[in-house]
This record gives sequence, structure tokens and C-alpha cells, in this order.
Amino acid sequence: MKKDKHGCDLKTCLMCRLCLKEWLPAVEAHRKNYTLNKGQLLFSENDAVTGIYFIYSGKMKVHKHWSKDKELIVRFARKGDIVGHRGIGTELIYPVSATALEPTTVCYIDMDFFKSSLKVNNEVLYELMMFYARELQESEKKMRNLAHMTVKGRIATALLMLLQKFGADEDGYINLNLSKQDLASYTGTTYETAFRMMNELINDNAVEVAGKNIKVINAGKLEKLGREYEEE
Amino acid sequence: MKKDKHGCDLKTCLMCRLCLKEWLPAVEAHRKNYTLNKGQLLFSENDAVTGIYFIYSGKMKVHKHWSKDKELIVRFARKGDIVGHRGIGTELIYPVSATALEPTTVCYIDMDFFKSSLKVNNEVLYELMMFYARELQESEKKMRNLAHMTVKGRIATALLMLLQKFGADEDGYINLNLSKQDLASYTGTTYETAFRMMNELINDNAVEVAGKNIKVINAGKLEKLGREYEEE
DNA sequence: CGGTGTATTGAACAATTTCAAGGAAAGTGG
DNA sequence: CCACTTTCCTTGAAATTGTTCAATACACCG
Repeated sequence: MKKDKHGCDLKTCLMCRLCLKEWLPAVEAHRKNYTLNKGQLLFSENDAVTGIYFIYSGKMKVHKHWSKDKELIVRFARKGDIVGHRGIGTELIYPVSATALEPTTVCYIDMDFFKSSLKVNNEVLYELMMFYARELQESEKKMRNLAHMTVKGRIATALLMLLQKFGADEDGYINLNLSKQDLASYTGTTYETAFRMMNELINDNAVEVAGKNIKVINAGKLEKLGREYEEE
Repeated sequence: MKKDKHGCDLKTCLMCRLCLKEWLPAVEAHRKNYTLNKGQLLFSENDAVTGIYFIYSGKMKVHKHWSKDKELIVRFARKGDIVGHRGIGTELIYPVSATALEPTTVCYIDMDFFKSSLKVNNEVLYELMMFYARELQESEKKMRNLAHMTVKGRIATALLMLLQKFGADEDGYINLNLSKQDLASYTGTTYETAFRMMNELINDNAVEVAGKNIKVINAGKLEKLGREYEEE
């Protein structure tokens, strides 16, 4: 039942692991649920950091602002994921924003409590450290790709990553309704270029698109596009 | 004297903090010093991770390979910095390489010992977690810049960062002999473009170059170049 | 002094962005 | 339900930025 309480996957949800430890009652006093509509901001770049969030249900994007109509989506988050941990660091200010991509429910835990929990529970702290380490590896891989890979390759890689992260429905469509604008922001390019590249991928018979739904038909082809360099 | 033992700055060196804790004798049994010449590899992408390194003296670059003659420098490291922590994660394989930029001495600690130390010492683990968190913030800021900033802006930003990290000598030259190739790899561009942009910066009276030595003359101008977007 | 590697520069080329404009789709108010 | 507004989609073409290629100059090393 404790599982039901938070509704996430015990294995991957740090929140669950946290709550299922000795301090469940303590957590109860420091947590709070929020529900967001599609498009609603959970927190915004430069906001003061007051706590950390865990996603109970729904999907979010974490993004970094650049100019009026430019941003970079740094990460997608789904049920069971942590959001707002990027606010932990020297500053007490979020370096990113988080926006719901569909109706989303999150659990908020205030930072003081969270931090003091970490100081008490070495195991969870270790887990969190490892989580950061993995995120750092991810981030730097994406950074290199951004620097050296062509837009088409980046889009191909992004689609594979989305497929892996969100899975596909019965018809093979990725379980995420991504606007082309968001796809562009995620791959660090413009709307128009993202659009053109998607067309190329469709012509290559690598993907199929129906409205906002994307189906990966030929994963091998996409993978190959992400490895143009293998010709060292 | 314990400080002298490792020769780094107590405040910033996790190694020092580690060693000055209760387990100095234990550390002694698990550490080993290595000295590298300029250009020598400490570890290479895809090597198995067996331990972690702390820099006693010298400077290194941490880089991610792309194709025959392309890479991305992910980070520079100096005395007191940790190297090889990117190997911690799910995989037991380094996602990056580390190369000495000048004669460098490092201290190696085997991973098993390091990890078990972390499990025992909550305070150091917490410190390490925060370190990762900061690195992640850095990485994502650089990622956004790579995606949206022009090459000139990236070079300007890079120079400021190098100045801040390595400081300047009496004449104002940055304490790091960076080849133009490395500057290009750090900013995710080509040798020639990096060269041309440096020329522009010289013409702008923002920097001065004497051989491999770079002096920042007008930091304000460089900062401005890194903020072209502020016209939201 | 020749050789090897890096520095410098120009010019062609390629990738991506920007601008502009027409079309489709979706929401709004009458 | 229709006309209207608005927003997003789609596409072409020009402009820009950055890369690649090629050639020459320079500097250090044995």
C-alpha cells in the first residue's frame, strides 16, 4: 500500500525509496501535492529554490531560456522522475524552468527537510549522487552531439531517446505528444529546420508521423544517423 | 603539514578533506601517485574505470572523442580538482579521456576504497553530490550556449572562464598555454574558425595574444558578447 | 639546412537560420 | 453553424554562419 500511496515505480523512484525508509511519517509533514494543467509552469528560471519535486503522474519538460523565442529543452521527465534537483548547488536559484506537457501531479518536499534527510540517510544520498553522475554523463554526451552532430542526426537520436524513455502505444507511436517547436528546442535548432528534417526522415522511411504522433519504423536507420562519425 | 602532504587547497580539494578526516592511514594504503608528461593520457574513453584521480599539480583537459580529428573538451582541471569522477555511474567505463596539458602529478585512489569511503563518510558524500550538482549546472549552461550562442560569443565566454579558473600572471596573461586546436575543441568549432574569431577579438581590442599566451584586456566586451541575447 | 608541424589566409562550399507568405486548423463570438 | 481571428503548419528563397579545402608562410628541431 505504501507503493500505492505515491503511485510510482519503487525501483526507479527515489521518492518511493525515500518514503519507504524509516521516516515516512516525517515526510508526510513536509510534503505537498500540486496538480498542473498542460502548459503550466512548475517553477521558472531564476525563481528561488524552496524544495524539490517528484512526478506522480504526467510529463514535463525542463528547459533553459535563451532569448524571446529560443530555449533549450534539457530533459524530459515522467512519472517517478525527480524535478528541480538542478536547483541544488551553490546558488539558491533555479537554472532552468519546468513546464507540464500534459496534466501532471507532483509531490513537493521542502528543501530543508530534503537536505536534512540526505544528511541522515547515507544510502539515499549515495543514490542521489549516482543519479547526478548519470545525468552529468548524459548531459555531456548531448553536449558533444550538439557540437559535432548534424541536425538530422540529433533529431534521429532524440527520437530514439524519446521512444526509450516514454515507450510506444499499441500502434507503435511514441507515448508523448511533442510539438515540433519542442522537438526543435530539444535538438537545439529552429522550428523550420526540425520540420524539414522530420520530412527527410519520413522520406527515408525511418519514421511515420500522424499529427503530433510519431512512430519509429526503422530504428536501425536512426541509430546510424547518430553515428555518422564512425568513419574515424 | 597534512596540507603540505597533498599540496592543494584545503577549502576546495575534496581529496584534502577526505584525507584530513579520520581515515588518513587507510587512504595511504589505497593511493598511488602518477606523473604525466605534457600530452600524456591519464585514461582514455572506454577504458575500464578502476579508480579516481586528484590533481596535485599541473593541468589537464577532459575530452570526449567524436571522429578522427574532432573532439569536445568538456572541462579543464587544475591542482586540487577531481578527475575521473565522470566514470562513476551505471557503466564501469570512462565516457571521456583525460590528457595532461603540462607536466602533471595526480593521486590515484582505487574505486572500491573510494566508494566504501563514501558509504562511511556522509559529509564527504554530501560534498561530492553537491560537486556533481554544480558540474551538471555548468554542463547544461554550456550546452545551451553551444546550441544558441554564436562562435564568437562562445570563445569570449570561454576566455573569461579560463581567466577565472586559471588566473593571470603579472602581465595579465592567462595561466594556461592553450593551443588554438584546444580552444576550438573547447568551444565546439574548427581550428580555422577559432583562429578567425580570435582575430576579431583582437581587432575589437578585447584580447591580446602573444604566441600561446592570451591576455584579456576588456572583460566587459567579452561578457557582452556572451549576452547577445539579452535583447529578449 | 631540410623537415615536420603549426599558423595564416582566401575562396568555395555546405549547413542552418531567417524572412516571408500562403494554407490549414482550431477556437470565438455572433 | 458561419465568418473571423489567431495560431500553427508548410514551403520556398535569400542571407548568414561556419566548415572545408588548398596553398603559402613561419618556426622550431635535429
